[in-house]
Amino acid sequence: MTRKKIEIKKIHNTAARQVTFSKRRKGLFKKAHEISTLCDAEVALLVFSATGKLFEYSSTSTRQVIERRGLLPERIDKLDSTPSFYLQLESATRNILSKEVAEKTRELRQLRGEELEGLNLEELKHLEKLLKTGLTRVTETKDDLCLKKISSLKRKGAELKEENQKLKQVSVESFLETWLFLVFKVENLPRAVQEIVGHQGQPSEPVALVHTSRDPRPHGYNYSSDIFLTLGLPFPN
Amino acid sequence: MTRKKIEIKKIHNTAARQVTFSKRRKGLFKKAHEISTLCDAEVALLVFSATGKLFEYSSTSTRQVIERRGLLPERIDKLDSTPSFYLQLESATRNILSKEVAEKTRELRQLRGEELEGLNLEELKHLEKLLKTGLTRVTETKDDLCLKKISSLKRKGAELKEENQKLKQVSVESFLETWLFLVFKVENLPRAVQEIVGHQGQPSEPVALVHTSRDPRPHGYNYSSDIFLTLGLPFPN
DNA sequence: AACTATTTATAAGA
DNA sequence: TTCTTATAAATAGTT
Repeated sequence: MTRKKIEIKKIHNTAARQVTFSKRRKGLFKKAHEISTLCDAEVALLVFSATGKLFEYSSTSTRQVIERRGLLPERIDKLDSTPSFYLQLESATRNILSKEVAEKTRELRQLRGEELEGLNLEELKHLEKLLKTGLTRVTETKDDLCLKKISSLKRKGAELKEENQKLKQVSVESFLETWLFLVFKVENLPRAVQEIVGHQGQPSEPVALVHTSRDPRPHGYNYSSDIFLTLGLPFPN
Repeated sequence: MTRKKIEIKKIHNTAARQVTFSKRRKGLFKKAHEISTLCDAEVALLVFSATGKLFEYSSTSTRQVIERRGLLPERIDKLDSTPSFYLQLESATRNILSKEVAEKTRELRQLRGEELEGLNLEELKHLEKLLKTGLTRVTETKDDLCLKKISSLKRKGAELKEENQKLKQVSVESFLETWLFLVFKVENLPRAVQEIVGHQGQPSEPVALVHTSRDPRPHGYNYSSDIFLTLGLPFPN
């Protein structure tokens, strides 16, 4: 908002971003304080920098919080401690966590190859080794996954193909079997069925000799002695 | 801050205070949003008006974190009890921080090539790329530092060598100068010194004729006419 | 809600 | 980080 109008979007230059962050944070805190004073408002403002550091403003002083808390002791009773102890605990926890975040953020940035200025040769070597190890593992895992995917896809393809074949076969066979069960001796059927079939004289000769596992008759069985239904459709193959 | 400069203290006129609150709240939220966007910061801003109404701003991720934790609804329920507001705030802060620590820890482990099981191919590729970039940068920085150190050491070595030479030269010269000041005429000394010197008879001939800038006698000066201390040590060179 | 004279905030440059 | 400074943005008082 000055030498030049800027667009409100992430500043990519790290140094410039930090400078802006620092300036604007100051301005924001000032405004927060002003509105709380001018308008008698309570304000709590938490700002985490991109590096994970916490900055906070709160219009009410710690002392005031303690005092007010004395008026509403509901939660403090459970803690079996003084309010200030509780506050200190909160604050300590927060500080520890905050430091942890900052530390981890720094580590992450260094692993990404940023913020390396302060490191000595030993530290850089260590970092390099970590990265190499990590890279090897990640690459291995990735390649494994890749290969697994490929072979899994191949297998699936093969299975599908096979299944397709089977399905084709099965449909032919079941078609045949369905019909081949109609190859029977009339004398084995109950009379009622014989009437339905309506036997009249000798059957015609079979157009083909077809065997399936469900056709118990041996190869070379004399079909001409059976009552025989000839199939109207040509057999595949 | 316009028609007139105002003092930052509570505005007593209620209507004016409310107008100002409204205007400044808008401004404050805008600034909060801007810093979060420009600087990639997480911002949580809670404002209670004097009448106890809550207005809040959260940069997206913080809002998500709070909402995920179910903290937001709870907080809204208890808005009129101010101390609870602070407790909630503390607790929200802690939760945000713990969440962040957990997240960053996971990222770090993955960069080290651990805990990769859940990742899909895309994520692994991304990780690999990050690591490669990081590795390149770290290696570059390390090699730069290495080269710098080598040349710096070389330079220092050369400087030391040169200094050594100079020191050798200087020590020889100062040695000579120190001793050459003992070349003197007894007649120029006070009697007491003459007694200390304990002059007895003629001095031996000088073993060498040595001139320094501090020996004012011309080359070819007849040392045999001086009282002369011969040096027991051989001259270098 | 709008207007606008001023103050304030701040981007860019040292 | 801090200072400077030109300019953009915020806003106090007014309508």
